[in-house]
Amino acid sequence: MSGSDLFTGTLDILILRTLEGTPLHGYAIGRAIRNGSEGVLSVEEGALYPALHRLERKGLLESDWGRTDTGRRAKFYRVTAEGAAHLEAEAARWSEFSGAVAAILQRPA
Amino acid sequence: MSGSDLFTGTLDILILRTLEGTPLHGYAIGRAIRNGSEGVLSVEEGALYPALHRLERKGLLESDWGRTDTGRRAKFYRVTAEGAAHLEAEAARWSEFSGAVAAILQRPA
DNA sequence: GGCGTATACCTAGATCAGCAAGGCATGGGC
DNA sequence: GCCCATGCCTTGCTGATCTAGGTATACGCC
Repeated sequence: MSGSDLFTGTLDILILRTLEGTPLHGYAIGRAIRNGSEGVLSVEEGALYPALHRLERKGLLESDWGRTDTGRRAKFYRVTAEGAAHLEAEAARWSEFSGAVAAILQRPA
Repeated sequence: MSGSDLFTGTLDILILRTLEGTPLHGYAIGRAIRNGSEGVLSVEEGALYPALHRLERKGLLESDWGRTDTGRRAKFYRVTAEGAAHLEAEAARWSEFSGAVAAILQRPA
């Protein structure tokens, strides 16, 4: 895993969270994650698009082709009910997990 | 990734942190991580031993065969100087990363 | 008109971490 | 004597991510 990589497994919840309440197209999702993390998290397209297809295949996302503000063709994704439930569960799991990691990393030597 | 899995990429730093200042053998490392996280993080042996070998191959760990308190044969690992430096860098990266994820997950909808 | 850049989508191939599921050996408790 | 916990290991698999490409279109600029 080189310098700026994501830690595996978080991309799905980042996507779902980003889309919650705000349908966006793929390219915009990548931008939103990058901006929302002040550049710390950068999602490669080669990870993003497969992830979107995976989430749609699992029924956690739905999509429709549409037009952006600037008139471009783009596929807009939105979170399904199942996706929202999944996000809630996974976010809780992430929270528990990252807390446990922090506990070990910060434990007094 | 099923229910209790680790998020990929954290195992190395958990191991290094656990060994910092306290040489341990593999089996005990697994126990220490499980206990130190109050059972949240459980390291499968099929992940742990390959990780130890990987870290040793990279020069981040060194090992010697010895005896446990109970007289069993066991391989004791300790962190090299390079390993300590690696841990410091990766722990900082983890901290930055998990903070960024938290920022997105907790952002008001 | 033509050109470059940002936008917007996609895929194939390779890598690599972790899991599942085994196996082997030994020491201690009953 | 027997089982369980300890302690080490490996093989095969899955699956997420990166690398590194490819395609097409809108817009600004000259």
